[in-house]
Amino acid sequence: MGSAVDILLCDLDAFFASVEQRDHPEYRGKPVIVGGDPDGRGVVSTCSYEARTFGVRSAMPMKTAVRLCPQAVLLPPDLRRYREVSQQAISIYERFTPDIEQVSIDEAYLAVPAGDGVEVGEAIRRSVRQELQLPLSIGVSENKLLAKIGCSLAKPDGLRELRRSEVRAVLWPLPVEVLPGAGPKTVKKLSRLGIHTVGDLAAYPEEVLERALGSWGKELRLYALGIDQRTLERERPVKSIGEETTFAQDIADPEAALAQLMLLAEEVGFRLRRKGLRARTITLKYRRPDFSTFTRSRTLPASVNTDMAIYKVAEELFWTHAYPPPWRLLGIQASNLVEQEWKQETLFPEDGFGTGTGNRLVEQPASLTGPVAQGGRSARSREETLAAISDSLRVRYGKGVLHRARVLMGKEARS
DNA sequence: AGAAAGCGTCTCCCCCAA
DNA sequence: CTAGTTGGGGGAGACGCT
Repeated sequence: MGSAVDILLCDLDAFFASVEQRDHPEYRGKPVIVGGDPDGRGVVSTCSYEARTFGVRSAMPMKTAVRLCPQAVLLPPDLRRYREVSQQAISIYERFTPDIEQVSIDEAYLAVPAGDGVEVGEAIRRSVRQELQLPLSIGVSENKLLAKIGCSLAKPDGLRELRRSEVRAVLWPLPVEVLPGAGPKTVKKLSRLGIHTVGDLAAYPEEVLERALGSWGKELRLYALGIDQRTLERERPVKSIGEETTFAQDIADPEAALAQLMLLAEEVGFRLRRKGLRARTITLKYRRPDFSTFTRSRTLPASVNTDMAIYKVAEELFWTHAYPPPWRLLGIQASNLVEQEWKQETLFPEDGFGTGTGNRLVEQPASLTGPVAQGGRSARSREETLAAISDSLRVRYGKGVLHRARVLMGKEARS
């Protein structure tokens, strides 16, 4: 009956805030809040445990957080730095097992021989503490689900084993929202059925559950029983790349909206090209002042990766769907990704960016000498060649350079 | 009551084809 | 011939993370 492996979920505690406290000793012992603009509409990304005692939480408006904890140290996120540290943590995990699935910037599942979980977990925690000076929590179990919940029980800076045998005693008394996937909407639906704890859910008739939640209901009930068949997936190719912006004040001017879409398209296009990817689906996201949020997408017959091609689709979706003004947020997402045929060299020398989190895709740098030099199997459009040239300028001089003129863009929007 | 970012993935539902 | 099944693509929203 015993499973072949133990699963560990390793989660770096209050990750962004912990890195800041480590790198700036003067912040240690103080409430630290990493997040957006406290004078605007920024929210808390993460905060130190000192800040949490004041009631500060992730996703809370920065204004609220500052009111709750005026003495807090406020910091903007330094994602490059965090990615680098995240990679260092992964390198430590790799000394203990090759079976690693990174799921986010601070989280990874590991598989080790059955029975070794606790011992390996403690060793990993010691290494991370000594070498990175960071707190790490670990959950150990037979499957991902219980490892994940075990980890949340272990926090902060702890290790917790949560075996299937303990499901009844430990898991069932907890509220259903401890189950991953049970967010606000699902919790509300369950609550209407009289389901409040995991135990309630486990005892509930499957058919009724399925009617209320669809097949997701069945899956969730299996979770409540501690059953989870998901396996570790070491390769996790990127599935989408997106950018979005919330305006400091809502905007009502369509020209301003289109100007922003151009900027977003440039960012998304740049990131696609840097990874050697093209997208077949472009999604426009917009949010109204009342916070209602919509996405409208279009899938193209052929993949794209230039700023203008992305912009054109976004613009069309904007005119056909985003009205009326004003808008609080605009975003563009590229998905349905395919790898570029030509690849290689020089343009993006191993910059270490862009690999995002949990992304094991090998970088496929673009080049100015690609297909032609290699016999030109796949021709590159002039548009793409231009993109490559401007990307090289951008890599050299930073992302301030080379935005399309807004005046010109406005004209395009009209014609 | 009134505030509410910016990523990304997963799941559901619908439609279509075999 | 019809109805049901399966598997996919596309679209939208739910959810999870810091």
